[in-house]
Amino acid sequence: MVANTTVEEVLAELEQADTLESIQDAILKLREYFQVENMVYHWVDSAGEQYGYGTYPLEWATRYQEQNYIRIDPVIAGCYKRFHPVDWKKLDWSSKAVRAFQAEALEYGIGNQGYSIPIRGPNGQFALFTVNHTCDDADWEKFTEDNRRELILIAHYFNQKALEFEPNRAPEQSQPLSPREIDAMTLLAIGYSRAQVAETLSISEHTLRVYIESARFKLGASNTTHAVARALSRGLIVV
Amino acid sequence: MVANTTVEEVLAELEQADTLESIQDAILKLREYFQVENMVYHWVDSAGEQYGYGTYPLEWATRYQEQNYIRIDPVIAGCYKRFHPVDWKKLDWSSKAVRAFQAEALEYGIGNQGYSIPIRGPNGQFALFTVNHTCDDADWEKFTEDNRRELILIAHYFNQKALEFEPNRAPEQSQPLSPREIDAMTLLAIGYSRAQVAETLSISEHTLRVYIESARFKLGASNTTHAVARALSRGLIVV
DNA sequence: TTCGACCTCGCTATTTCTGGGGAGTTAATA
DNA sequence: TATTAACTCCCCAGAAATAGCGAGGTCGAA
Repeated sequence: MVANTTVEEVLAELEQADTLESIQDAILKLREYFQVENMVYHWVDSAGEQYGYGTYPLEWATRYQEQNYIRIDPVIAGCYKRFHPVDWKKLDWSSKAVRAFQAEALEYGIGNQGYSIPIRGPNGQFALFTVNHTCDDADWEKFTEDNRRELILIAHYFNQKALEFEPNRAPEQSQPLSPREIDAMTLLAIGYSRAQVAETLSISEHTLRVYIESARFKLGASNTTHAVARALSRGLIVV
Repeated sequence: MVANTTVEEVLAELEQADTLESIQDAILKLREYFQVENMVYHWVDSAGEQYGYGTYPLEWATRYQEQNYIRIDPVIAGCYKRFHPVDWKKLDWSSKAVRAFQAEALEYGIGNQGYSIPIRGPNGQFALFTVNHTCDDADWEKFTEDNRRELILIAHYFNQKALEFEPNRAPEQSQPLSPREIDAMTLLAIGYSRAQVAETLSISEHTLRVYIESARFKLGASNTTHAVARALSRGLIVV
């Protein structure tokens, strides 16, 4: 046992912190506290930029980037589809490419066990907090059961920090859509054609077009598809 | 003080629960534990269906629905744009309609203080866990500071349950898109025209069209906009 | 090895969408 | 009260998307 440092203390510290290094710092302290091999915080901001902090070996991080492993990493894929913390064992490792990736990760010193907590924001932000270790299944299950709650909380705190540091948030904020614009975007997003939307909303197709256009301008979109995509990722409409 | 029931116990109970009533049940116990007037869990599933559980007076819930207050409720609006727990005081109550809404809510027995925790899922699911009380600002601040962590955890547990009960998840699962289809959908989602996408991917526009078509079929979409919207809300592409 | 899934390219005709205009009413806000 | 924002309607020409059909090569998995 280590730990004159408790989770509480680290979180309190993190809350006050005002530099990016503080995230890295907190990760190191928490890793020590939890006695795991790796602890990583990964964040995708609303502009699609990625940031990673944590204890993965530099060589692995480089390799990962070079090979664009984010495309095949089942942790990313799995967490993107999921809502809740997930044990790596429950992910889909069946394909050949994925197993090769897994083998390579092991070589680079990534543990055989992992637990990742996905959290997502209103503008497409996506964060992943991962703990990673080498041990057998039983020990790992005990570890995750015992610490799940703390890990969820830690993930939240990291996110709070990351959001503070996100540079391009204000510029991405767009004017809100008017009710009619929201109606139009929503119906388009569920597959209605212009004619159908106009009929559904009981307005002329000409009028509808005005809404689509103004929504497009508000969203800075270059066409209808783009506008709907933006409205969706900014949480202005829900489908 | 009440509480031979602790948060831990309620959460453990909730974890085992297998009926919707269990959510309501847990809310009542937690309200007692935290000694607040209202506690509400509100959930929007991936099909846009809404569910609410909690202790708001029935008259208020009815009134809220009848008036379609969800459209002006600043708690909804604010949490939709936010990432993190938010105190109601920090929301935008400036517009006239909103202040009228607020006054009415007070009349119906909704406390003057509130704290809401938004959480969102990969398919547009959105959940809100709210505690609500009548007291002065200082007391409320102390309450939220003291209990924030527990409240975040509780929100997570409610979500876990809610997701289990979500009916229309499996059918919405679609075949995965091929790499080229993902490329195409992604570029379309960021506003490229067909010609631009084809050029970016260095393929003919004819070929591109095949990808878009096959993606459309896989996604069960009736047009490109629909396909991109579905790909987005299913987390198959990221923008 | 065979099957399926993926990637690539081609054609034609029809329907739909986009990008410019303009104009009048109502409702809320400053 | 003046102004702003939202809602509604109209025209037109050119650009883009859709719905059919076809073909051939590669690569991984059963």
